[in-house]
Amino acid sequence: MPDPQSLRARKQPRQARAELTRQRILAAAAHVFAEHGYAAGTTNRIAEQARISIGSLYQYYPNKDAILLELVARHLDAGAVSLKARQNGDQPESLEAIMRAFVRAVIDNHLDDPRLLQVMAEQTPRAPELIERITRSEQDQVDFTRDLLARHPEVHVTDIDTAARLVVSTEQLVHQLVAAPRALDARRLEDELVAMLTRYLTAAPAPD
Amino acid sequence: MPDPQSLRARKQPRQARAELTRQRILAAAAHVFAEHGYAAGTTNRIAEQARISIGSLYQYYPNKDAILLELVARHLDAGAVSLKARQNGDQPESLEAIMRAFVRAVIDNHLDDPRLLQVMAEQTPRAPELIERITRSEQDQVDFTRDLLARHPEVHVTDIDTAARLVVSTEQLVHQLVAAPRALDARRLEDELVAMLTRYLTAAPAPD
DNA sequence: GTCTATATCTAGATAGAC
DNA sequence: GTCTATCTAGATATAGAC
Repeated sequence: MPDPQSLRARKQPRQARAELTRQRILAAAAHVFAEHGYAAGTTNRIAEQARISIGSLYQYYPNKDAILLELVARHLDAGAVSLKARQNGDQPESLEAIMRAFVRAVIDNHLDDPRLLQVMAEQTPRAPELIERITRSEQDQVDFTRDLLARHPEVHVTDIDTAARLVVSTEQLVHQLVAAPRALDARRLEDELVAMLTRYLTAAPAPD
Repeated sequence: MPDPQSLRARKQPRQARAELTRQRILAAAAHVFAEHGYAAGTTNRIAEQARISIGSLYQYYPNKDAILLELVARHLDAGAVSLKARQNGDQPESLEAIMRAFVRAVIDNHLDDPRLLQVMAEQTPRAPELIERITRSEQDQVDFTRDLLARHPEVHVTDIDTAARLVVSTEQLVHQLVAAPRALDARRLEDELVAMLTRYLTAAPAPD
């Protein structure tokens, strides 16, 4: 009759090792997708990069898209965390400060690995699961931003719903401009984006 | 000895027919790519949609990417034409009018077939030829915009180069927001975008 | 649990009849 | 010039030894 303690002891290391392998696969996939793009980012290459066999890879992920989905989910989660971090500070901040925090968070989240982000955003076939995940994340951001704009005293804009979507979609700009062949300087991009958003949102309403 | 007239007469119809077939293929490809995406937009499907055989298709285009490249080139040309059209009016216009013309041209160029545009921009593997073509077109626009901003008396912006790139990259926003599952109303998008750009570019410089 | 070897599948592209 | 039939390549995914 086996000692339960030893069972637990043996199980822990196994799961820890497995988790480590998953991380290795994800890291390898991130590298391979960034380097070769989606189509040429084959499972064989990923396995090779992770220094495991193709057979082992399929022990951890059922298929190629599952790997990519997890990479996307990670990115979205990272973005959501930045969002939530801002949600805490309830003291009244200037709109410019809020926009700067937003823009900076987005830029930081992209500077990490622009090429991977580009592949994820631009070359990945839109599987329903993926669309669902992205849409939900985006809707969260739009809702949050809409509320923020609605409440903030400095905001003067005619169409607040459209404005919220515009602000959120700024992420696309960052995305494109950071991953560009001759990428913009991150600091300049931040300053100009903040200026654009702030002036847009706070412009005095036209007199009639 | 054959009559030159008849030769010319026979050649003309042949070329006209061939040109027509090329158009059929392009139209079919546009439809198929928009419907199925890049990867699932197979040459077989394109041929089927064009009501010709796969063998015939390869008489007109050497490979799948050549077809796509031509579709992209068409889109870029359409954009360039709008740009040039604006270039003619030399009389001083308000910046808002200029921005509105720009935004409207971009939106129009996207409303045509948003889903095809989305596929072209987001799912197409970046072949070197394609990158070259796109980069050149974009650089043209940035240069043109930079000059325009530099000359226009209403413009007050700290970093004019970054501003020009920001303005041009607005196209990405349109692209995304028009092709979105729940697309924004084109008119509202236009108004808000114009407001954003105009306020950004014309804001009074901060006093120091 | 990891590997090698391989089956399967499908797309792009071509050959050759007509 | 158009077609059908087919080849080739390569990627995903699996089988089965160890």
